[in-house]
Amino acid sequence: MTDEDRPPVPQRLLAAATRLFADQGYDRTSVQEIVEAAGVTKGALYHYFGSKDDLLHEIYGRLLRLQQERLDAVAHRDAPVEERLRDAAADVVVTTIDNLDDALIFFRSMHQLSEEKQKQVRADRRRYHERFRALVEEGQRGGVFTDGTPADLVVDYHFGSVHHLSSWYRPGGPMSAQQVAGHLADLLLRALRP
Amino acid sequence: MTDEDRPPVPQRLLAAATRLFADQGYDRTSVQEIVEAAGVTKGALYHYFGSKDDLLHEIYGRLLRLQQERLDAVAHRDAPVEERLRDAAADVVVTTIDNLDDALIFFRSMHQLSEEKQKQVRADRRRYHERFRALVEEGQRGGVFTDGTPADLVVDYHFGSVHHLSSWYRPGGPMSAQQVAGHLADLLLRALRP
Amino acid sequence: MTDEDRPPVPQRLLAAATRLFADQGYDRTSVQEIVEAAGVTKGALYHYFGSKDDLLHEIYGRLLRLQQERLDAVAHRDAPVEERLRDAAADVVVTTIDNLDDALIFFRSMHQLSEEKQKQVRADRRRYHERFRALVEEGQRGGVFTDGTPADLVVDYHFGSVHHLSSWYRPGGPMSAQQVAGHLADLLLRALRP
Amino acid sequence: MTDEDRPPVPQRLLAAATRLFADQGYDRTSVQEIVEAAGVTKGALYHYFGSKDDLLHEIYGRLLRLQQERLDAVAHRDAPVEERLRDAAADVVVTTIDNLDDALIFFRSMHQLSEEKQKQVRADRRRYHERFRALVEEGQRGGVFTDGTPADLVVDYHFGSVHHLSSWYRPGGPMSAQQVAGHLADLLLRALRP
DNA sequence: GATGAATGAGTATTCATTCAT
DNA sequence: TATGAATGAATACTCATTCAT
Repeated sequence: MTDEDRPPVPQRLLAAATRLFADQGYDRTSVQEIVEAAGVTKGALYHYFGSKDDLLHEIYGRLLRLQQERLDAVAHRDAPVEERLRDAAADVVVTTIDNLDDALIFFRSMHQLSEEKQKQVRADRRRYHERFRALVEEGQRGGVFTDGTPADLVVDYHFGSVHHLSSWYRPGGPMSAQQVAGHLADLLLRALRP
Repeated sequence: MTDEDRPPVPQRLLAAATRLFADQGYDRTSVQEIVEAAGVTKGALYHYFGSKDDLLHEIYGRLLRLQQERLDAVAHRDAPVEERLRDAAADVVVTTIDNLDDALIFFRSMHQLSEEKQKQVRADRRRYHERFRALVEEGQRGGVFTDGTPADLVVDYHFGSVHHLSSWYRPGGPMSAQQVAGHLADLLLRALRP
Repeated sequence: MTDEDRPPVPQRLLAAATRLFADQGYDRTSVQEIVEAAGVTKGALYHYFGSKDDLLHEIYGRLLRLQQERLDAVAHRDAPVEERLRDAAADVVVTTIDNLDDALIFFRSMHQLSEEKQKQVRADRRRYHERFRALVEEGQRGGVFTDGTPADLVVDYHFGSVHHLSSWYRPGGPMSAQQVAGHLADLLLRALRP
Repeated sequence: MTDEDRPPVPQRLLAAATRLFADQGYDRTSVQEIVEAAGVTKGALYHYFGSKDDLLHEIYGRLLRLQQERLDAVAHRDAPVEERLRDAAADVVVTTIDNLDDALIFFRSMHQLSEEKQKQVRADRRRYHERFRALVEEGQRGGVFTDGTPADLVVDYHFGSVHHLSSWYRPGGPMSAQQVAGHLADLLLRALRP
């Protein structure tokens, strides 16, 4: 009846879990709350997901896949390295703001994931970091970026500010995602001027 | 007997809680684990601290007081604003690395604090942020820093990287705290060059 | 196997709680004791009842509903008011003795109920009191009862002795419930003679 | 300094305990609350009283001694038995209202006393009951009271209403203690008219 | 007389997960 | 596919009492 116009059960569960994890934290959200918010029963959740942990992992996967795809697309473009790094730096800000709940959960609840899944997430994250670092190194080798700071540290500097977004950025505030992204990309590129 | 050479009970409890909260997270650390690690009983803990929450709050207070003091000292010095901002930016990195457990707990478990205590911590944090921002604005007004980026965003950019330290910095790694601090301060000041 | 001839879990829990609350008092009965006596686990109890408090509330509700029904039935009968009051007065004695554990719990543990639930119980109790008082007043207006004593006080006088039953009446003693009821109703009606 | 005009420590403790036991119940009042209300430390309490139980016992003793003395005085007077019973019945109402906290604690917390002390209190109570019953029996033998109701039951009838006072009587309400006492004694004596 | 730190056993409640239906 | 009753282990916190000082 009313089922027809609602998203399928797994999506409803993920959406409910995302909202609740972002609001209350992973450990403080009970499976009971999730199924109530999604309008299903516990049995249904365990039919689609092996554990509460799986829900968290799936939220991570969603964000990681999205960001990796977008970074790959930018990095492979045929354009000067300054432009590619600038676009990559700005793009990660925009997608983080566009998925602020996912990002908040990511930085806050990563360590609550099972050891095994954490290892996998860290591997994905490292791959992302390295792709980004390659851009910095490319510019440093070409002399368009200073090599006064190790590329690793440059990447961590920028990602730090991206993580931090979920602590202070609020949609509806004075700056749009694009404006923030522009400013943060400016700061990065200015910091890299030789 | 053995009591004489051990720190007093409240200190032992705080030290044990700090280590455990940093390792496992606040919610995943039980009061039982804390008192066992400190070698006391639950009753003793509740004799000195009103709740598990109080322990967390005390850890926060310790770090906040330390950082505020150091920033105030630097900001009031009689030196060019570039030098004061550089020293402040580097100093917060060093003290964060020197108290990496406290910092990790801070950024990871802040939202697990009771609403009331969270409010207080946020107020302290804001005071710190504003003091730092004042330095940036002073330089912008004097023309030594670019005003292409709002000062608030500059501060969040830098603090983002400071928060992020607890995610990647490991003592005993290739860079000393001072080296990291130098690099991060360089990045900030370069990003602010007009 | 053995499940078939045992009452369902919620009933078993209520029966066990009633016995234990009557024997030891509400505060001195642990949830652990209740579930052990009922032969279930704590989880099962909290599946059916929201709290220990809920068990107590349910015991109250059971007695209140029973007594209100019986009083209503008697009060609506078509008979002289002396006869209706006499029957009501005797009936409350008999049902109190028939449910002596419930009554004991009622008078001893009412104040241990949560404030909110206490309010509801008191409202129910007041309704019962007022129905009873209406009978007294009816007789006073008709001149068959003295109006030397305020009707409210008369009702409290009688209910006092009903409450008190759980302090001294023991089944198997020299008087049956009916005998006690007869005597107490006699005392009330004699006290009301003009 | 301020000690001189305050009652001695044991009295302060008893007064604080009485108020708290009446308000919250015995089990729900902690020793900590009592000593705080009395403005002393735990050590002081345990210096004067062997246990929390002792405090309760002492409150009982105080009320029992008072009521027994007053009943003895009335019973030994040289007056018709109707007058002596009437005065006794009214007097126990007045002293109960005058010590409503003690009475409330008595009827509500008796069963929380240790088994041993409970036995002693019950013995005192029985002595009181018997003295009162003797008056009823004296009147029944002399033909001034009906013997339609066993004297024991008559006594329990009246004491029931006395216990019940703490459930509904509030000082400052529409009736004074003496008015209530008069009405309740009237009811008793009318119920005993042959 | 009085302190207050410390004990240790106890409390109600929560929760992720399982499984017969 | 989905239900919901049931588990069992864990959780933060309380409290009467003791005892060295």
